[in-house]
Amino acid sequence: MGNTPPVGRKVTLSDIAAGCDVSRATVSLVLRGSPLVNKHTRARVEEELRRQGYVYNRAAANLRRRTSSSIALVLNDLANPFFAEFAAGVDEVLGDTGYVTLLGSSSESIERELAVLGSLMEHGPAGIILSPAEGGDAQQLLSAVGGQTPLLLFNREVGGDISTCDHWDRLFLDNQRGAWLATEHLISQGHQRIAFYGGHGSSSSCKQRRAGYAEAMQAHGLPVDSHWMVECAPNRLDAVAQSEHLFNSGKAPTAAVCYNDAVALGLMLGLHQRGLQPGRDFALTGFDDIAEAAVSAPPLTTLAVTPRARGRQAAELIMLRLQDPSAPPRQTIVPVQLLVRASSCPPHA
Amino acid sequence: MGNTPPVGRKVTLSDIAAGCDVSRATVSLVLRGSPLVNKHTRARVEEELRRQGYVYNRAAANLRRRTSSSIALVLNDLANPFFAEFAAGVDEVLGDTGYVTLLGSSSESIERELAVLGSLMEHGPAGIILSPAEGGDAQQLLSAVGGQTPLLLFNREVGGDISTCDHWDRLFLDNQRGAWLATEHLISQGHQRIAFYGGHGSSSSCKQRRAGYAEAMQAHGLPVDSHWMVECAPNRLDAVAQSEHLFNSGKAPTAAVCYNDAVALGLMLGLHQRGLQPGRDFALTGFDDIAEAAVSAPPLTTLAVTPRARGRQAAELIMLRLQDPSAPPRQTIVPVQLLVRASSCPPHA
DNA sequence: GGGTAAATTTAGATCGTTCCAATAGCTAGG
DNA sequence: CCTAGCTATTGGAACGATCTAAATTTACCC
Repeated sequence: MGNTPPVGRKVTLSDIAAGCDVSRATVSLVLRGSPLVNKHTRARVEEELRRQGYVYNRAAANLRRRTSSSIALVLNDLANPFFAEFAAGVDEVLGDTGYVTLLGSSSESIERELAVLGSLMEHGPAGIILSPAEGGDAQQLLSAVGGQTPLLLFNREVGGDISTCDHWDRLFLDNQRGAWLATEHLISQGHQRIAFYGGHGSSSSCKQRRAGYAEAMQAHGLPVDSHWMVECAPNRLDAVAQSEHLFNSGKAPTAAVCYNDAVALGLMLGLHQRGLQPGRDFALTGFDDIAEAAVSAPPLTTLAVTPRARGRQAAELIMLRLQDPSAPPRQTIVPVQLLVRASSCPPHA
Repeated sequence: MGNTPPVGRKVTLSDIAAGCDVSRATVSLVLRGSPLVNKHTRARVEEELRRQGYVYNRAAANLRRRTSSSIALVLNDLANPFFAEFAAGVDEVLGDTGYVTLLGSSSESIERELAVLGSLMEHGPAGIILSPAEGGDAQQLLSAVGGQTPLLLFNREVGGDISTCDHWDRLFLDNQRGAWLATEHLISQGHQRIAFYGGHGSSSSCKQRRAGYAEAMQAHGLPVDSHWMVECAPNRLDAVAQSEHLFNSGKAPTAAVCYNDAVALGLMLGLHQRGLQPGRDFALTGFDDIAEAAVSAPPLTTLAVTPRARGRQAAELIMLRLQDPSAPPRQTIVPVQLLVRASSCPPHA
């Protein structure tokens, strides 16, 4: 009874239509739950859909309707737990909204970022969530994504002439206040010689964190030795390698505000190598509250940024933008929360 | 000179064709680098492409050619660094091959997994890489993905009647040998009362790791107390909570092979709470070698599974499958490597 | 210049869906 | 009986690319 599904080819609307003797248009209406179709017809069609194992071809529908059902998510470092959590949050919300996530990872390489964006653009995403690689250029990015597709910039400002990208939405962490909180905390613990350790001075987030640090130091009339501003790549490995620079000058610091948790954990190792015990002989703070922060030795005082919630927020922001493409661009700065743990001890007597 | 790009609509082949007075077919040939077109024509067309800012519509091309340029990647826990690294590896290779990654995260929920798969299938991926949620059912999965799309099962076997899914490729870790290595190592350190801690007994990876553990114990004639097989969810939190069960029976173990690193780190906390110092009073091993393992206190002996390399491998396997859809299904079991660190101390005297 | 082969180009159908305008069937009102 | 106004249904043209087969131009040789 009934004819059989096609072989080696996907089942289409036409197959269903032929299978129950109605037009393609009617089947299409059924699929979209239109109230126009008769109850009995609907039942027959739905039965046939099931019988032939039909799967909707959203690409074809999108083509015809000139719509899109995907969002591109391009991250500078997916392997970083912070961004992994972020991605999970994004995907959670997008999935609920019926969108699908086109993933791209740039591994902090600008060429790759542009290549990935180019490739994703060919799939016509409705919007883009981008955490840019360091050192990217606004012009280049703009020409890669075009002026049509709404973009949400996450986590970092881009380099170059920003004025051409001022229609983009932005979602940033309150880096400055975060670093300020950490510095204030160390000062209230009694520290006076406090370093700012790690990060690349050229990146926007590093600049902001340094500004918060400087603000707190200045407010308390504490001097900042130039040797206390140490740069290193934002990962554990380089943080270990560069840690000696903290102690090269005459007046060694007794505490450090670190660029992020990875750097702080690296610095802990470096301290151990010098025979210093972090959390007793030296105080430090991180930034991000990655999972390891709570279980390191000692547990790391840090700033919680709840990346999964940020991911959800990013997805919601881009949804809002899709609903109202002409609304003025919005910049969101989310507060961060200081978590005090054992690593930020008072100065060693 | 030249007409202007269209407004509010994307530039299409026809726009280019009209712009330099050739047919759509010719422009299409230029785009695909066909040697058929004349040098001068090609130059003119390419100039026009640039001038109008054309972006290729891959969805339309895929529709016509009945091809696909995406791979679905569905993970049971994207926030887990292990899977994040894996995803980064997958995306690396797929990006290089011209495919785009459709991301889906099931958060270990079976309903969500099925929903996500359903939604992704509508976008017609060329293949699927799936790390299934625990407790899923082969039949249900099969009906969600259909029989057409090649699927690579990663990390876990699915539940239910597997015989219907024996055309799927598989990529698993050598869980059994990994746990065996860890157990052998602890035994060689002098331990005799060794527990197996964490994981859900029903999951395939847990079964395999337990088997490796049991094998080693048996080979050395060591008894396994039933109190030493403790279940807990594979995360830090539950691992802390359940750790007391290790010490409820008369003969407490002196060491534990843990289901994975998260569980091992949780157990460390639990030990501390009982006044035991891991790496001195109690030895333990993990599984995965997540980033924290190297910096925990003490550093964790564990089994390296190099998730990024696994991701690359998974992507390569699915590419092979696409090249030869009728090749016999292949099951790959990758070896794991024991990393000895300070947590696996000899028994405390 | 004619003829043939090679090099370029192209019209038109097609992929699987949705939209539009048109059509049919039906009831009710005059 | 005719018309108006519903309710359901439908054919055919899109969407933006590719493919096929055929048409056109160019090149070459005698």
